Amino acid sequence: MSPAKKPVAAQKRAGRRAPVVHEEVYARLRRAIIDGQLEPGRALSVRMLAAQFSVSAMPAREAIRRLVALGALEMTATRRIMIARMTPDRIDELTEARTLLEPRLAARAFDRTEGRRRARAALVSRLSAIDKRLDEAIADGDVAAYSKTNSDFHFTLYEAAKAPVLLGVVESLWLQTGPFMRVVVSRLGTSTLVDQHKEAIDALEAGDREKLQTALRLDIIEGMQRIGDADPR
Amino acid sequence: MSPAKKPVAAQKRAGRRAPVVHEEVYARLRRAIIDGQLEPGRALSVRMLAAQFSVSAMPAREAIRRLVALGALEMTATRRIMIARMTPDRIDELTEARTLLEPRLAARAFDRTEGRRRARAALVSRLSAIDKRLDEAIADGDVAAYSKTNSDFHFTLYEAAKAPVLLGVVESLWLQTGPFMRVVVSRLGTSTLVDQHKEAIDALEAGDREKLQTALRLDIIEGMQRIGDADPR
DNA sequence: TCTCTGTATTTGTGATCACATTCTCCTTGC
DNA sequence: GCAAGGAGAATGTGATCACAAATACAGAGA
Repeated sequence: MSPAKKPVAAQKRAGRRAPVVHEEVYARLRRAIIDGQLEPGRALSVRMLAAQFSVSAMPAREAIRRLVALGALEMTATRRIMIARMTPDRIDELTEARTLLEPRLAARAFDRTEGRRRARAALVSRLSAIDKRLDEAIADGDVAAYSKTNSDFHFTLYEAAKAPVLLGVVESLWLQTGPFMRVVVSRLGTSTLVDQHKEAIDALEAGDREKLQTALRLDIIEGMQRIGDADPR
Repeated sequence: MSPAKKPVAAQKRAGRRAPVVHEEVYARLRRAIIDGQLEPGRALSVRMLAAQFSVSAMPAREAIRRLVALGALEMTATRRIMIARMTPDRIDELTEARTLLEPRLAARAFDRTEGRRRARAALVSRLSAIDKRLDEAIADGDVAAYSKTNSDFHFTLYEAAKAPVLLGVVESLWLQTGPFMRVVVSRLGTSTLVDQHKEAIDALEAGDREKLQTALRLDIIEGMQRIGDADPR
């Protein structure tokens, strides 16, 4: 009746779990989707994905299953798999969900560093560095770099909130918007992009919680509006 | 160059897709979790689930994979599967996400029936019928019936919003709270339950959008508080 | 040039086996 | 009594095959 006895073997490898193929496949595919490397409607298949990643069919199946569950991939009535397509209604729903949740995640990151000058400054510094890269990507007209760096900025902020449940939900929302951001940006070019992130960084530095949330809300609305205007299918 | 030519075979079976085993397994397991039939920490395994549902291992694997992706099931460091456990932080996050999203879903259901007297009345009528069953469950002290009827009430309202993306997110939140509601209710008994749904029905009937959202917010907060107070692991 | 049609290919799904790891439980030794 | 250890069972994962359904494609016919 010893309390909470852990198995010996499990203790040895505490924390570090053996690499699992299907998780690696999932991570790479997820990244590609969030960064907008796969355009909406693009067809996927178990065997093609397996071949592309040099793995067998099983890990590919599992990765696809997860992404379908999260709404990133879509299954047609005849069970074919594709990157989810957009509709005006979907834009509207994703905008609402994102504007409700993401500012709250930012506020939590704010609260967690409240009163801890060092931690707050470190976060600001990291965000500033990313934002600088973002400016460069815009200046260079590098669409791929822009998408990737943009998601880096947001998730660096959100991860600082240490709120895994909310983060998981927001991740699924990004998995659903990622493909369109890329299409829209590459269609309009980076020249039309306005960097809304400086406001957020300023607010965080100045200790203005409300302004931080507002900055994110505007950033999201502006981005989603671009999707709506460009009318990507 | 005929526009959007659909395959013939697919047209024949338009809408109705052949039953797939793993979806059936998923639906049943999902229902059991949302209704709180499986307590937190309860262990699951591919083979056990397969045997219980009289299917082979593959469909069980796929169903489990989906539910892990949605946060309903948890994988330990040694890759064992269980119903997700609760922590104070998780309660806090789930409360925040639910209070942000669910009232908005209710508001959307409200808006969709705005000006359509017939549709609004039909929704009120359906909700009232469910609420009546809820009262009976409380009076009878029937915990299982209470859990199931309660989720029926909420999702009947939410589905009327016709917002699949938001509904999907909220479903994943219910998949994460379901197991605890049941534990808490069965621990405290139904006698302590206050039915907050009448306010919501009244608001819907009276055309008071704000009151509808507030009623739901209170219902969620009250329910989640009960989980926090009971401190279920 | 377009439509139909039959064939070949591709697809998701289910089933089953192998394997390394982890868990369970009972024996052994003190 | 009780901790240590080892044998056996159970588990998630990966690999591979079979199969029905869906798709792609090429050729025939008008």
